[in-house]
Amino acid sequence: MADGESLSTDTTEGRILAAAVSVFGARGFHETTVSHIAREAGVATGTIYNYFHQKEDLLVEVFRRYIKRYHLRLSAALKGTSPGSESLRRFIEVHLAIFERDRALAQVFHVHWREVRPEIREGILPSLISYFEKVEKLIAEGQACGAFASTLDRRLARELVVGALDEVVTSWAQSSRTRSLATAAGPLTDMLSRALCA
Amino acid sequence: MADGESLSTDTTEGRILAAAVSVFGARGFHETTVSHIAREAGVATGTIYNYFHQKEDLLVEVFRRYIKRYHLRLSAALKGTSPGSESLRRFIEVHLAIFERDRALAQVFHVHWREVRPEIREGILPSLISYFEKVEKLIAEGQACGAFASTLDRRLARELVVGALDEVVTSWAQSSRTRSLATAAGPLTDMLSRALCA
Amino acid sequence: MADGESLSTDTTEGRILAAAVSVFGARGFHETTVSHIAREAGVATGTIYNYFHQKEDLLVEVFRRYIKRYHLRLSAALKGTSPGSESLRRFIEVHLAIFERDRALAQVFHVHWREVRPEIREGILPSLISYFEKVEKLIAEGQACGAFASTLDRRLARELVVGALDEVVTSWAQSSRTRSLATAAGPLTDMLSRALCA
Amino acid sequence: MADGESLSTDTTEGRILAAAVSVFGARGFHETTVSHIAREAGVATGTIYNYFHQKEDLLVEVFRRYIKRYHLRLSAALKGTSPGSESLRRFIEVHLAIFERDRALAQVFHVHWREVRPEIREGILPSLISYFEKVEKLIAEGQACGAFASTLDRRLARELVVGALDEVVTSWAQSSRTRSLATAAGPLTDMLSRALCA
DNA sequence: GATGAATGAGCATTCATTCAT
DNA sequence: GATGAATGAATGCTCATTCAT
Repeated sequence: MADGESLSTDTTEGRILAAAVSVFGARGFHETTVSHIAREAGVATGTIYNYFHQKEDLLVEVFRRYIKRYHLRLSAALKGTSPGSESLRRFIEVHLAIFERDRALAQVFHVHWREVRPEIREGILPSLISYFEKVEKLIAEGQACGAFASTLDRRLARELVVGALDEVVTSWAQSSRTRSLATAAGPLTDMLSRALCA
Repeated sequence: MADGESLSTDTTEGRILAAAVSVFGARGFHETTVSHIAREAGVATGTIYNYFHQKEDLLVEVFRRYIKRYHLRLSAALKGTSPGSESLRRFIEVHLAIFERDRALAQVFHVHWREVRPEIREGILPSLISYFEKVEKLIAEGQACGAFASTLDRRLARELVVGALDEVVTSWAQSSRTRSLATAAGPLTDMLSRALCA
Repeated sequence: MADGESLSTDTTEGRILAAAVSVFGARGFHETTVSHIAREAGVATGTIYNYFHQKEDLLVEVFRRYIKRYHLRLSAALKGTSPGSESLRRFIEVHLAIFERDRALAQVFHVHWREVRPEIREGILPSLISYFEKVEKLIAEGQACGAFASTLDRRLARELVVGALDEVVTSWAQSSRTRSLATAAGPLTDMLSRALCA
Repeated sequence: MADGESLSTDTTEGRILAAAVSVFGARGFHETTVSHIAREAGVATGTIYNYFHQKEDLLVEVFRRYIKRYHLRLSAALKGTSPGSESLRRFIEVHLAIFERDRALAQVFHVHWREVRPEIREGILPSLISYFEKVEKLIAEGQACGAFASTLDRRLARELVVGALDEVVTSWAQSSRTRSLATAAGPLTDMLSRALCA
């Protein structure tokens, strides 16, 4: 990525965002102070405000940028897979792989974003919706090729898939991580496939 | 119930807890002040501290008491149902019915309890675990009678069911509720049944 | 005064307002911190916020209450004086006497209120206008009885009187006060009388 | 003027000072940030510190330079006028004309300079005193030629004149300026002349 | 038990000032 | 000289908690 919104830690802004993920993930939004993030990023407190208007914007921006990367990775991974169970499997594998690699990010995405006030959550909504739409599209494509039941309520089916992933990742992230997330991909895919199949 | 932990609003304590559910549900844990709850309960701020040591205990206690009632209702509803899909259906119906009747409670149970600090979450854990165990027991019984696949990882299967319910209820609670939760029970049961079946 | 807005220092609110006058007067609005006022009032910082929404409200409220007392004193003093120079003399004497007795108050009224932001100044405006109207009324009555020139622009005449008092008091308050304010009353009245006379 | 202290906007320093007048005048000293001035002057924030040691020095320097120009203009205008009312009239006309032409400057001179801390005000004092002395000299000359009452307390008389001008200009500057300042010159002179005359 | 005024630690945020480039 | 990113001290304000009545 060569755009100005890269996630690199070469820039001060990038370092701040990386620190935000790390600290928000470890302590939660409300238990994190701006100074915590500054210290983690190796900058002064005031520096944060040269880049972000308020504390809550840090979370919104983290969400926005990382979800963009999430979509890029997913799109790449899904390229060429056949609709239905194969795509679903790939999707679940990649989702779990991404968050297994970054537990703090997992916490931010699955848990801590819920802590911010509704007004601010507005800023997160578009990212969230794009995620939901990706899942619904995957389901719709499965239906179109006859792999998934055409009678499924797509919204509900999406809630099933999203909810299951959410719980699996959250549960893993808050545990002592002795088990691996990746190993859950197979069984989870099997269950969800059956749930969605005709 | 004749025990000292009833949920009645006849007692000051009961009124405080009911107010806590209502306000936590509407505003979230961190956006709620103890004074908010006191006002809603019709008592002075200080009175709350005659019953609860700290703000977080309110949430813990809400969780504890309502989950107890939740178990009572579930046990009653599941009595006499045959293991497997029928029990699952009944379980989902009751779960959705309970939270459809009390949206604030739904928010507290599915969203806002995650806001409290880990130390405090300890107090919630037993209730949460009892809920998880109920679901796992339901799955185990289904397996025992051959209704559900015996190869299922019970923990993962539980995460699937719990996650799905979570997402469905959360999604409903945060929307404008034009749709009814109860109508989701059928389709959701169908999907989860298929997911779990042999 | 038996109203709930007395200036007594028996109440916490009264003590805070008295402290506000004292500290604002001595240091100016921007050089005063809320903690300064709290310390002077002998209360905790947070206590101030049980009575006033924001720092600026302290200044507004000081202005409002003391101007009320100012009007009461003036009205009493002007009762029975004949319009024109006699009223003017009395007015000037009382004005100077009031502020000579309380130098901090003098600074707040003549100088420091100008420091607050325009939005907040709105709250002061009614008090200020009531003061201006009192002066204009005094001039109008003098004109009515032929003591003051009927050709005077009342607004300009008011600005003359108000500006002169302002400068005299400000100058005194910021000096080392070796001279007395009261002694200025006579000569100042003489000049202003001539200025206004037919 | 060929000296290094010109008010021209050809130099960076001149542009900064012009910007300072403009922004201080519009927003007041405390509501103005150094960055505001930098933006208005079209320079970087740091550049300001190549010319001025601290923010407050900007105000002091503005005062110093503009008062110098004020004196030059006044001296020119008063040249050849006869002492007493004629000089007074000329003085008032020029004063009002200068500030009517530059409302921001009016605000700085009549209002906002009071906002700076006493230590810093020291730097303004000499300029202020030179202004006071000009007024007192005008009064003294009027007395010397018998135009003004020799019994006048010159300090008090100066406070009268200065205070009146202050109030008139301030009032105009903070209003919506529908009226013209210049038209006040005549009536104001008349009143002040009477006030000072024998 | 009930009250609510008082407390003060804690935190987000601002902004004058510095300094490496 | 010019730049503007970085700094961090300073402060208004919140709110969980206490306690005298």
